[in-house]
Amino acid sequence: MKIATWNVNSLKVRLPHLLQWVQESSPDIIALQETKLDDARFPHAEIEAAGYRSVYSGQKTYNGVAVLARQMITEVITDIPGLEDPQRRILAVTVGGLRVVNLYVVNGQAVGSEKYAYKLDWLSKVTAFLAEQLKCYPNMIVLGDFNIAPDDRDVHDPEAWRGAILCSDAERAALQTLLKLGFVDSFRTFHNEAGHFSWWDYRQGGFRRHRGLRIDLILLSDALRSRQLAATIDVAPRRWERPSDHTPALLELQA
DNA sequence: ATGGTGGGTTACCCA
Repeated sequence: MKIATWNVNSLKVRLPHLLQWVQESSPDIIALQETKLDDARFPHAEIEAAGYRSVYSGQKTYNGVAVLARQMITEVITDIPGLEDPQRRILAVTVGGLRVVNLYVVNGQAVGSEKYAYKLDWLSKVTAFLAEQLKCYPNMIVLGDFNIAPDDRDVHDPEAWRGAILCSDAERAALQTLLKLGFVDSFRTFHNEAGHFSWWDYRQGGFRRHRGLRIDLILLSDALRSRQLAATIDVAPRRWERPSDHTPALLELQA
């Protein structure tokens, strides 16, 4: 069973990329972020034609998350209980006996900014929500664009990024608090070395110069750890014409 | 130190 996450940075622009990629990679479940589409404009027909059911929580211009799956999708949650938030950043679903929580974590703009405070608050509320979900659903996958590079191995130039947004101590501590609920960063089960990235800034030829971060993660609950078979990042779509600034991350689970 | 690019919309936007 293959599970993937991809921040497509506009599904309107990236629908051909998505269809191409699912045809080549045939994931069973794929979580999308930054669809930037109203639900009424979600291309469910094209996606269904490709063999996938879809659920989505979108908005115009910003944010927007979706989950596509070959199997039936049930028990959909689009909001964190107790958090009043128009920004469409979370989608929790059940597919094939797995609880799948798709996150588009707040970017935070700059350390110390209002958006940074919102990011840390949002993360603490998501963490509380996940703690509750784990009680009902031990087989859980939390994946998406975390907008946090977990440690220095996930950063092309750790010294240049030290303390900066996506890398600050408070963001990394918030991720560790979430992981301590009982999750593992699946990529690190298979790869220990530095230099694997999932996002490269469009500016200054970030991709060409290998200046990236690994901020797109697939976390597995402890109950699923023994089922991990492989975790990879597929860099190829970042080389395609008019790419997203993110590329897909994948996990293969024993069925 | 600045600004670079690419989504979106026409905004002292957001990444």
